[in-house]
Amino acid sequence: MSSLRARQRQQTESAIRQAAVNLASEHGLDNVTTEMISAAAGVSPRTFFNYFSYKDAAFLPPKIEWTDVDAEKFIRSTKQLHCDFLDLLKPMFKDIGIDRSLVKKSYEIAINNQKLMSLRTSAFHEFEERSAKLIEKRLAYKEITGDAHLMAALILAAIRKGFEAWVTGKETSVLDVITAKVEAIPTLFHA
Amino acid sequence: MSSLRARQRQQTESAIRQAAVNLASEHGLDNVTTEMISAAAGVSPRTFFNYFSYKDAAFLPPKIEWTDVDAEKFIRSTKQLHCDFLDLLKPMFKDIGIDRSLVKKSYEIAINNQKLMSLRTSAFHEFEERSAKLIEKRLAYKEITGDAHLMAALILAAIRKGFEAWVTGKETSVLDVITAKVEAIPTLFHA
DNA sequence: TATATTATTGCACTTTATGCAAGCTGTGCA
DNA sequence: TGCACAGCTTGCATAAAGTGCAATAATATA
Repeated sequence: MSSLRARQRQQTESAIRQAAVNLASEHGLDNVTTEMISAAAGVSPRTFFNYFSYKDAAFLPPKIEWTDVDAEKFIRSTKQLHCDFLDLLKPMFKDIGIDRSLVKKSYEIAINNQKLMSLRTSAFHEFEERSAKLIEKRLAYKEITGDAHLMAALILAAIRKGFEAWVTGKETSVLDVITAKVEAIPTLFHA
Repeated sequence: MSSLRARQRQQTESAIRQAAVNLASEHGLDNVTTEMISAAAGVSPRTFFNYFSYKDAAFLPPKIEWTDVDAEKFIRSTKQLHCDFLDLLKPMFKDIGIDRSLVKKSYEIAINNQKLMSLRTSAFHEFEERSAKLIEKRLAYKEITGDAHLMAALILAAIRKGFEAWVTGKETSVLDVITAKVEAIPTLFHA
């Protein structure tokens, strides 16, 4: 039940994002000003900062979250930890597929910009912390002891690498590439 | 054989760093301007930007590097990969010990600032990429196939977690904490 | 329709960041 | 020693980023 107001807000935000990414993709991030972006999105320069607290924020992928229901399912599920975690992610990565060209463009922009790339990395990092807390809950529920934070760090590192491989490669399914990386973790340090 | 000029440069850089971290530690990052930092460090505002290309850079730990000699040693060494990698890091982490209070302060500042934390994370990320290349060389030298980038991502993730644990905890030796985390990797996903 | 809430905008102002030219200071060499 | 060069610092001008405030417009609620 999204109100008109909520829909308009989302639309404005999305318009700014698209304008930002498309302009930067064409002219380079440093040659694009917030004024240009605002103009292209059809809003005032002031409004830009009502939506994004700093310029670079308009170039980052929107925050993704799992639902409470899926989180509960993850906590109770009995497959291997990393397999269950992948199941949890599935619905999220479906959304990425929708605007895939924008995702790739925004990644390309970040590659050429140290600061922007660091913000992306940090978004992953924040996601990692949320994941760690969720894994902690799962371990507590199952009454298992383990380093939840380290597990989250490793799984998310593999996911990040998977995403990078997908975005720079030709594979069509993000989830397939990510799954392969995550499932490789247990095998890597045996030999 | 560092020239007077080089020493002066290093001293100025260090003075700016210290001024920046101490001011931000006291007043909060957002209430400190580049002008205040420059004044406290005894240089002109313009000079600040001769040393750091953007404000936040003054709050990041200086870049660390391994020597070519140590890199070669790592490539040829025959212990387990992550053990040899830890040996490679040893000399670098000795330097951190010197100015430990500054390291902690700068971490505290970053905790309260999303953007700054992301820049730190990204420094790790860049280090990860350099590490991946080095691991690639090692694998090539030993004629082993393996996902060097994923290995680097995992080891660096463990190192990052170790550093965080050290900085927020009471343990005295960074390297000990880090070593424990890295050595835990192979054991984590067996069960 | 009347009233409350939220979004957009313009304006003034601070801070960050860059380019350039002038002047100063170590460095290397005759 | 003293001269010439390279590199460092600085001030000034200027662009762009980002904030606070108050007026206005659009939506929600009664």
